[in-house]
Amino acid sequence: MSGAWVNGGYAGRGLHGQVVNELGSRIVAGRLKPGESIDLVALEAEFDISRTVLREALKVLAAKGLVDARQKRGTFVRPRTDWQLLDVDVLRWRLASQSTGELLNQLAEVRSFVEPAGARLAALRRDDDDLAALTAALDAMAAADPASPEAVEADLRFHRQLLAASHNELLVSMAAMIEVALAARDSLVHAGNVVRDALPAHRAVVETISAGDPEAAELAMRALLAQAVEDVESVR
Amino acid sequence: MSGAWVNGGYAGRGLHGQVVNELGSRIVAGRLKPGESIDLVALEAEFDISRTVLREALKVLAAKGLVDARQKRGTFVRPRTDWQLLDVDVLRWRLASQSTGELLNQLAEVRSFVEPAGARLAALRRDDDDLAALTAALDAMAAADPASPEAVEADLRFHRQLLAASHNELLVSMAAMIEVALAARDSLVHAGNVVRDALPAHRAVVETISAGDPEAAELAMRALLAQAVEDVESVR
DNA sequence: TTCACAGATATTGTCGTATTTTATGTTTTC
DNA sequence: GAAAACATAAAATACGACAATATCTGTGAA
Repeated sequence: MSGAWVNGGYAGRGLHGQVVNELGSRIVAGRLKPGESIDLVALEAEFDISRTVLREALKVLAAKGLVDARQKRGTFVRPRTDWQLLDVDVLRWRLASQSTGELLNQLAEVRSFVEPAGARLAALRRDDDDLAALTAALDAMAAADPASPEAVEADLRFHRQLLAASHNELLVSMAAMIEVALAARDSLVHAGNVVRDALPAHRAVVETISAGDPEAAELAMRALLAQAVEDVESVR
Repeated sequence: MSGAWVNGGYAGRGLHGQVVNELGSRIVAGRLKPGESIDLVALEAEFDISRTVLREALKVLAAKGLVDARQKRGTFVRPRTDWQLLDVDVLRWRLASQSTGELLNQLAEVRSFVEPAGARLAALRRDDDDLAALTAALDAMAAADPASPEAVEADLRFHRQLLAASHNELLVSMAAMIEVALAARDSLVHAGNVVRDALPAHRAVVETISAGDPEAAELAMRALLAQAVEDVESVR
């Protein structure tokens, strides 16, 4: 195990990264509860690491709002409302550990208004590079075997490029979040045939964006998402 | 200067927090460019700190996607696309340093679809506590002198409570982002009289949410945001 | 009994050094 | 001559000891 993450998030390498990963998962999974104090000495012994390594790991978690250290009082898990839930790593830890269903619902809800808005803006602002990237992703989806990892990767790239075409950096950042959601959904459903069915809907989105019609683009994206929801439910 | 942040984000205390703040600002402001290598020894000398403190500060920045350290190669500023732009601290650094106008536009754009969606969901899911909190914030807005910090604080609380009423944790997390935007906008405009005018619009939102009408709530929120945009433009 | 002050103590914060890792240049062999 | 194995060195990474400090506790006087 290299310790480096797959995608986007914190590239915690080596020993240090593993500790961040483990502690982040524990907190997010509720194994360490908010308000609870963290026993540094015990963790030092458990992982067989030095104080410095543990401290650096906790600094990373503090940067994501998960913990807070106060001199003399100790190090504590912060209340859930302070967690940076939009952070890619926090999201991944949550998906990996617990009540995944509820979280996927919330992610789907966020997608339901972020991606249509992205499509609308993309229709207004896309340039030639954006269109080229979108059609390339579409072609890759069509060419690949629907069950292959290449098809999934192309799907992810499509959604990323769509938000990139909005030329709003904050929306682009949300793409990372959405990709995590899509990846989790795909690994849950494992039904490659969905991709095949989704192709026309994707193509429609590109066409409306290419035409520069924001209303149509928004509707096309809504239709795509609605279809995706149907597909997931039919699998269940 | 205590070094602790105002609101939500990374509570970096003491020496360490100042270094995080300073380096984060430099990167985000373009003083340290993506791809550029960071000279740890020079920074150690500049801030007169030990290797450990600098390392911990860089770990925090790595957690936010701003830098990456590879053994033997060095520590580098990561490409802008890897930055976690939704992170509250990154946002604050960006607002404090550079092309604030462009960023505020992007934030307004995000608000334009996030808050209406939040209002819609709030109308469907709000409970008695949510309504009480919303009306309390409303009353506080009405009672306070429009130019006072209390009025601004009540306004922020209103928008936070609104997204909280959506009962979607990811949306609640976006509240932190929106609050930063609102605070920056207010400090830019400094026009308290806007708040007085905005009261009826806020009240309308609460009423539609209280009535449990998602369509009306979404429209009322759109109207509120449109009015806010007008007000800002009229000040210019 | 209550309040205030001062010292003890436990815990985080900081430092300088040793170790590990790994990209790069060098040599050796086929 | 090319490729692969190997040595080198530069940089991040890990370590243990020491310093700083906020909180708690105990004592004294009002």
